[in-house]
Amino acid sequence: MPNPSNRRTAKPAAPAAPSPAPVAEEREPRGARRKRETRARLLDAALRLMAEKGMEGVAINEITEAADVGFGSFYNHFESKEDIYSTLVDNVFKDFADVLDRVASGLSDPAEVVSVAVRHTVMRARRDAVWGRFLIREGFSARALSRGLGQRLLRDIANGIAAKRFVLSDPLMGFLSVGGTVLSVIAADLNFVAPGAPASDVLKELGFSGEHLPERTAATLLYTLGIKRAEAEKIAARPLPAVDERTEAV
Amino acid sequence: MPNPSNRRTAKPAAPAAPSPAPVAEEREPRGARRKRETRARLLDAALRLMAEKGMEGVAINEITEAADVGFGSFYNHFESKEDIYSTLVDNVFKDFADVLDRVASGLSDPAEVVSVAVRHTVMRARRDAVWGRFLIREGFSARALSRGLGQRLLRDIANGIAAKRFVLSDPLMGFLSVGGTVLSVIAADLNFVAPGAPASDVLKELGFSGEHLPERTAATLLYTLGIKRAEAEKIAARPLPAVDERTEAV
DNA sequence: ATTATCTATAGATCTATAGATAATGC
DNA sequence: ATTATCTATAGATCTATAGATAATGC
Repeated sequence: MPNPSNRRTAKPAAPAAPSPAPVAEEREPRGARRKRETRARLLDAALRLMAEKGMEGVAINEITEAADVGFGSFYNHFESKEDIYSTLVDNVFKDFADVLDRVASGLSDPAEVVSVAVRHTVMRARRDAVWGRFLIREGFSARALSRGLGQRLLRDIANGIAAKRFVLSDPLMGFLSVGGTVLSVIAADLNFVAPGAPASDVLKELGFSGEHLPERTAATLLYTLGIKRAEAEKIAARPLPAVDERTEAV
Repeated sequence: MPNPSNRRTAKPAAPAAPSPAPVAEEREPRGARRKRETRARLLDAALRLMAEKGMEGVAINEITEAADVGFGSFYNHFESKEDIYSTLVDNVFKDFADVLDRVASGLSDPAEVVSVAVRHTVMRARRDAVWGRFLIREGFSARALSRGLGQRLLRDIANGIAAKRFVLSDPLMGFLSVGGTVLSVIAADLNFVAPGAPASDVLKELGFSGEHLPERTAATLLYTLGIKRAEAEKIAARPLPAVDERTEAV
């Protein structure tokens, strides 16, 4: 009964799905939007649940319930639990690698590129514990090491070596040390340091503080990569380039 | 009907379960031995399965089948899957921490203590991939970080700092870097380097070799702890003290 | 007689599918 | 008419327990 001429007054703008190229003028296939949203809700719920309990520890039923979606709808979007999990792995790491690429795009010093990437990663994990837990869970998988974030890190380190900025006899160890240390810092942060963490005082009673972890991590790793201590700390303390927060979703 | 005077010829001595001190002369409470063996077979099977697929990914049925034990017997030994898993976590890390303590007992240089511990850990993971996978799976848990291996590592690093052997403004970062790097080296070794690993050539085509990883890891980490590069490499190359392999079981 | 094992099974949980319902697009 | 959602359910799988069997110890 309401005004039938007033159908969709204007273009609904960018679909903003994974698709990064929303052809400016045109609107979305109309009803497919609902499908996309349902899918996004499923992915979001799955990330929350699986970051905490692992793929096997979560029932499809739990996911659809958390996403407030009918059970059978799951199979409109994913073939199985493995399928949604592997989609998550791909999306989450790819998205963040893109964020890092964007953040580092204006930087010319390879040491600063690594420093900024490390700091952003640690910061992101603290800001978003679900993301952090997921990163810890998958960070050592062959998939994560060889693609996405791993590949990016390898490239950044190779750049620094080529530019003679990193002085390093063993590039493989540099790569593994940076990757592993970032993960262990995030794990420690989530488990011990962050407010409400289970064992929040084990480390504190040893006089260990969790302040400035992103910068301390960056400084330590730059030193490992062959930069002098004083300079490493200076680089790690530089102001962060402005971030385009656009891509925070799954 | 047999000889009633011969009741328990002597004190039943140590049960010899986890207990490492089997008082030479005396024998075990007799039938309880079977129980202990069944339990050990269950733990062994669970470790193999859960290292690969995680706690949630394994059915109790699979465990008893792999252990060649009747299904119901599981509940004679463990209350639940969580129970056997947490027993595994405790045993595995505690046992290895004890091995490391034994190996390091003759060493006076704190740097060599860390070097030997790191090398043994990486070596053990390669020799026993099941163990390595389990370590990766649990290495970042609050439990592993705060007890067992984590605690040991923390102590070793604190010793080195107290002895002014490690020159290090940020002990927490030293600790996290050593722990995380060891885990990432093991993950890389299992996933890429070890023969038959899935993506065995990703790194090799970059000219990365997996030779001498234990020593390279130790050298890298000693450098991170503030020892000069040349000396770090020398310490990492020292011959390993003889090992008492006695405690290899779960 | 006691103790540890085994087999069998009830009940709960989970996956995958079938078929009904509601909304969209022409 | 088409498409995406929902509800309902069959069949598989899994856990925990009950009760039978076999071995040990007195």
